[in-house]
Amino acid sequence: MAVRRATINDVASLAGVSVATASKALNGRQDVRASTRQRVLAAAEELAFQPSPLARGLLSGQTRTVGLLTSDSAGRFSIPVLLGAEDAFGAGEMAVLLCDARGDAIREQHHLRALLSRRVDGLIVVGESTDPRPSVSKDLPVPVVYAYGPSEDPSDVSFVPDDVGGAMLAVRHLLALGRRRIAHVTGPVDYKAAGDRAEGLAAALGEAGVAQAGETLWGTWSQRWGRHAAEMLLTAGPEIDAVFCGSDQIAAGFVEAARELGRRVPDDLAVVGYDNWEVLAAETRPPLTTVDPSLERLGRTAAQHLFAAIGGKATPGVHKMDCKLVIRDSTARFTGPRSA
Amino acid sequence: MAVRRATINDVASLAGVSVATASKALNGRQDVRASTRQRVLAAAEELAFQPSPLARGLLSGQTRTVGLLTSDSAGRFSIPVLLGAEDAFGAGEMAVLLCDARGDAIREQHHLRALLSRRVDGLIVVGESTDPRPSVSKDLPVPVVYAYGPSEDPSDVSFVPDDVGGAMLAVRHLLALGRRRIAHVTGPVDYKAAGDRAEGLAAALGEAGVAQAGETLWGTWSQRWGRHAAEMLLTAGPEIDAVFCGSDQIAAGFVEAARELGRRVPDDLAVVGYDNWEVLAAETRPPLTTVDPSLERLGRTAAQHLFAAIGGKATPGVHKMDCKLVIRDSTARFTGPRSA
DNA sequence: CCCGCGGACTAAAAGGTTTTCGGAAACGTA
DNA sequence: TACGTTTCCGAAAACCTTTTAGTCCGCGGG
Repeated sequence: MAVRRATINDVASLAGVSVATASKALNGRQDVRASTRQRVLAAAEELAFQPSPLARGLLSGQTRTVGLLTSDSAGRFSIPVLLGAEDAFGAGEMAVLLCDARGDAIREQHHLRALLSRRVDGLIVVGESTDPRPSVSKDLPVPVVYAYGPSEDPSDVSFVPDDVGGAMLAVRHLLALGRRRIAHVTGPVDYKAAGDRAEGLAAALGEAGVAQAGETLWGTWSQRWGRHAAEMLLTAGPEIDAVFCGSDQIAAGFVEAARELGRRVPDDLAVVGYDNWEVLAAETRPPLTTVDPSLERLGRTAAQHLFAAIGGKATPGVHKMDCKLVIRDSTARFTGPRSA
Repeated sequence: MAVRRATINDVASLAGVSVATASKALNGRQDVRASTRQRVLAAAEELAFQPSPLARGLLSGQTRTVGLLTSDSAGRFSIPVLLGAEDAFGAGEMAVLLCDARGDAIREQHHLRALLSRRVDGLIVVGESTDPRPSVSKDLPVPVVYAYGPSEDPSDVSFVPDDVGGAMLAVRHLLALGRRRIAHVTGPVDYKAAGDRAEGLAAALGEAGVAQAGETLWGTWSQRWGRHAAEMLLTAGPEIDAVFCGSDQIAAGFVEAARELGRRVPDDLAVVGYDNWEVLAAETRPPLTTVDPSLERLGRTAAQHLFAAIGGKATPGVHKMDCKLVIRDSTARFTGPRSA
């Protein structure tokens, strides 16, 4: 292990030039004769020279590092965002310092301070839900972008999935398949995500002049609630030929219970989920058609904008990102009641 | 945003001392009069002084940063390990640079180089399975520990869950509940995790003098396979009163299919899973008894050992970490065939 | 009175890189 | 020869902190 690392001094003396010239040659600047540049490059190669980011950062005042602050311990949302950010930064040689506050405001403050004392160039804050969260950016010396969960302060930069639009995608799909009696089972009424998706449903139904089948059923984001809702809806509820679920967990529970109650999915009943959580959506019987909030793209975009903000050009406000519909086997054209 | 940050120079001149004295006062060293120290501390407070980690690192040659290199895009294993590492480092003011290679060796090399050029003090490599993976540590200037997936090179430091022991825990639990006809459904035969768990099963059965019910059924780590295996086993297979599944995914599929086939879990049939993947294990009907590989603890331990290795004291070899059994409702005392 | 000593403090160096500015050489022009 | 212009290279400063090697002063002992 660990022989001393080569410095630009070693490179310079091996090439027989000054460090200034070596630096210029390595950084591709003018004022260096081609032959000299060759010698320096060869020397650097031989010594496996890599410039120290500390010395470099000391000068420029930049660490080429951003902090990613999350509260989503399961990584459900922060991992895709991280991947997207890595994509965006990878080329630019940025690195991501990941901190998980585990939903604890104290811990978040602690991590925030630690990141700042490390002189990160910027910060990405990933929320655990799409509900606006307190801004963290007041008087911070670095730019911040919020991903998934927006900041309460509209002068911050936030990127959130367009849940209204995503829901419209799902419902238009159901309508296009000939479904007309569409129910809605979703999460807690005080979640913005649930509200937005219900709003999208209403909008899509409205533009087609179709009425929703029954009231929206608000519950929890769990499989358990999906099953429970299915039992209520399919035994005593309104006649339905499709259900739009507020999450894949709910949808997974719903299709399972629907099967047990003898409904054929998708023939008798089409089901759409939300989130495209692969482990769930692809493993149900049948696999779920669902709305994909494109979190990786969201992360990529957030990172690009953070990058721009570090460069000085911020674009404040809440940016809504398109979702996309992933069609699997839980939806199909309606063939009429009791067909086959 | 961003007024210029205070340096130790500003603090020193505000306090009316030299930078050397200021440094000593701030770092709690001797040779500073108490009254002087007070003045310096007050000045630092007033200017919100925070020492630059770059300048400090330049001197000490340490960045107080470790890299966490993973290939597990879903974060299933790396997230708990990350959390544990954060725990272990949090006190010591280390930070974690997270890189995801997405199973691509080229990308892994790229990230490795990037991390090294950033002068991380150490590296944690998280595997995507418990199968040994090629060592990355040859001629690296920093210590490396492997977590979850061990290195092929026994002179490296690796921390892996004790799958044999974990399986024994599960099977002893079934035996203690009075189950005697225990089947085993697990993942691909070429996965070390599957092999180890089967070995643990055999060991636990052996020590009780009980024979396994039927052959081990090797398949994939999917719910689909769990369902399929349940159908085979429960319609045409040997008489069984318990099944030990190689993963929670398999177990989830198994209990679902078992229910549909009219078996009562846990009364007629006890089911144990593996991994304690909460989203799955806690949401099945009934919730799964399962083996928890304590990944967070594993991450914490790995981080502690990395810390020690950075300090100079390495403890090479593969370290097996105990698992623990999480008992939920899918197992209960056997009440005899067709009771109730 | 001188010496030595210990306490409190400071000047300066070190760490690695980039950048600015000045200098030297080479060449062309008057 | 004197002078201006390029072209290429090097010396040194700057970034910020810690550490080393002093310096200065007062005081007690000889």
